[in-house]
Amino acid sequence: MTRETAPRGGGIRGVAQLAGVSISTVSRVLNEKNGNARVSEATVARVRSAAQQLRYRPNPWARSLRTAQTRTIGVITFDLVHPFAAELLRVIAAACHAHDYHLLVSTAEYDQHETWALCDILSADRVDGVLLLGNVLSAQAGRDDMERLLQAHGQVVTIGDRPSIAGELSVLVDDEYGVRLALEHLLALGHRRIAHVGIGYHADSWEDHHRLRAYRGFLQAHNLQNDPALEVALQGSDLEAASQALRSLLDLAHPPTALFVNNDATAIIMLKAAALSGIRVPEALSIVGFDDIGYAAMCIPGLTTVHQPIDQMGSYAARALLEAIDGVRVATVEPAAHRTVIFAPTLVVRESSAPPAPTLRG
Amino acid sequence: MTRETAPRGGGIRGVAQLAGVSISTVSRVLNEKNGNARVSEATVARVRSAAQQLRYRPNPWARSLRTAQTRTIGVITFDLVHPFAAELLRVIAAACHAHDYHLLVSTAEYDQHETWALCDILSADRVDGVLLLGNVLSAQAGRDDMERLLQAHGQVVTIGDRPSIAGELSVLVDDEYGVRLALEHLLALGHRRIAHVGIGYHADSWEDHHRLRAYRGFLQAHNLQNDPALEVALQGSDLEAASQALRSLLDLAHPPTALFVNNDATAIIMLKAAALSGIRVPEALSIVGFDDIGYAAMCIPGLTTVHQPIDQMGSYAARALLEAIDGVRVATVEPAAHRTVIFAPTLVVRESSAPPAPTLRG
DNA sequence: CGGTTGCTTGCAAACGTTTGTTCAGGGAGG
DNA sequence: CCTCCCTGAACAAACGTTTGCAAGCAACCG
Repeated sequence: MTRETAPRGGGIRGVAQLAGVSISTVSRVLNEKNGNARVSEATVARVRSAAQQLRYRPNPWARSLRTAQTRTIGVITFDLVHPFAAELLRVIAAACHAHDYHLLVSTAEYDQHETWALCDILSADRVDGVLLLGNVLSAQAGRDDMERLLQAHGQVVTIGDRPSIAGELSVLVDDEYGVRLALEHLLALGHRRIAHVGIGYHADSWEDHHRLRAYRGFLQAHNLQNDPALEVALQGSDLEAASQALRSLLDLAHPPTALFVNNDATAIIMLKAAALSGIRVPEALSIVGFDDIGYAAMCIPGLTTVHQPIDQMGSYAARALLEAIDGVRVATVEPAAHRTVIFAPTLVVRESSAPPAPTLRG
Repeated sequence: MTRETAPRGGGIRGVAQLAGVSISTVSRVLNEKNGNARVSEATVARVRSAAQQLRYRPNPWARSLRTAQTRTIGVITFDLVHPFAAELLRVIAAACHAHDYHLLVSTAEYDQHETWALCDILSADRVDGVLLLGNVLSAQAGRDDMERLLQAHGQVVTIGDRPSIAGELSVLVDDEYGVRLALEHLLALGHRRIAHVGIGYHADSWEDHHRLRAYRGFLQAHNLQNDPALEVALQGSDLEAASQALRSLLDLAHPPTALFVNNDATAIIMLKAAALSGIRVPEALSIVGFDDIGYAAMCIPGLTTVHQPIDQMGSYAARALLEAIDGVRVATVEPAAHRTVIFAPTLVVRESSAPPAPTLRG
């Protein structure tokens, strides 16, 4: 019966009412970074107290609707389980969390079409920026998609894929240098027949292509024969495919004494395949990987591999994206046409590589 | 000068204008599931065409603001890199994608406080439901937090943690049964001194506690002595901690002939530690793990372990959450007080377990 | 003492949807 | 021919913010 004035406001309104000020004042108090607000000390205190008392949290949708910014970035990864992606994701999550950003994650499962479809969906959900992880975008195609994506969101960063093609920032490891490190190591140990094991079951992996090319280039530069029989591509990610590939190599008239495997996940499977076939690593066969994922150190034998500075790459990419997002709000900065940042890998020597066994056939 | 009628609407307005109808009609056409709309065929066609022509995408913030639903669920995981979490995340992502839901992901990094803090943040960002992955919530504490969380969002599901404590749905593996499978296997092989290796560096892991208790219970039930010296907890996730733990066990007067390791990630490190110490597995020492993560099959030797049906658990949890979200909109269903769903694990025998070596001391 | 300045605060208009209610028109039945 | 009902579509009110603009008010200077 004695219903006082207005009942109670839902969100900011309630705070305003309790503090005895208007909602615009509340908004100002809560948004203006501490200090430079154009509102008196006393009011600030009153509003703060009211907000705290009511446990007020601004409605993010209303805010986004008004300001056209979510504090969210979208991440599209080629895989969630692959340690390379997962480790990257971890440092990205940390960086975003530190800057009070949210992470909208989706997986493309190695499908390039899916990647672009997901970009489209993300585009509709208007994130502040997009982070693309993975070796699934092909270089030649997808340029239009990338341009469309850049149009839709201000900011796009790719990690571990291919160089920038349309103004997006691209963070890469120096594949060529990494391959050189691996092959020089094997060369120094005395290996002369070194096979290249890659991935055949994911079309359009730029990484795969590029590392193979670097391998060929290295052999050529060192006057070693470029034997096509030494280049194999796995037809699946399972043990069966690995065993088959291994057998095809070792059944050669001149079998390789060492394997350079494109990526650690595959290298570890090859290790297992070798063990099952009774091939002793590194005594009978050396294996060198690429990536240095966590399990590379836990293998038996420990995997000699090319270390990617995953943490640095991820943190750089995330920070660059966040800064670009904030920057673009201050002074519409136009992106340089092509931007690619390349990190140098290092070689980690463990137990899976050794000098070749003295050849028996002379 | 001859500026026609109104200039152009931003979103739905533009479509309405192009189709020559009002915005409410456009909204009806685009929202009403195909068929039962209360709008004529001709209008539907016109609107559809206009929307397509303009590549119209409804603004999700405006929609959420109005309807108080985002099509987003929040996932808080204890770790992003741990294969158990990552594999779970993959199937969750697949389920959500299939239902057109988005995934907001954050990591608590094994910190229980952080978990609840993240829930709070998510709570402010009003997701439609929350999925908690991991072994980081403690049983006794956190009940208030859980209730608060349930209050804030309608729906909460936890996976792989502890039984439901406040009405949330909890999806678990039957730890006790899993432990029994592992220990019965070792018992059948002839082992009598079986150590338990757990995690000591994450406080309040319910999983850790519970599996240890199951281990003790099993030994007791089988009239085996419950030697505290056989219960070790790793002080870190690195090789050093594992080696130290292994040494402490093998230096015992009556060393164990088998290790039951709480979780595969740790088991794999123990395997490595054994290899570095020159202990042959399984000849000199059997090791059995728990989880059956992907790398368990790729280890050398392959890890005998208790298989958790991760895919089934994740997919069940995700689907249950999504259905609960949709259901709650149809007919405010009150949740049963305690809800816990338990999946049965299975034993996967690989190469890391074998009969104990004939004892030399008689 | 009046005008100007500077500081605080309130008003109201967006932002782009969804949805209850109203309205116009047309066909059928009395 | 009038009335009633039914269908299809428009009107307008929310949803909870942010923010440009204006207004109140005191003090200060001339």
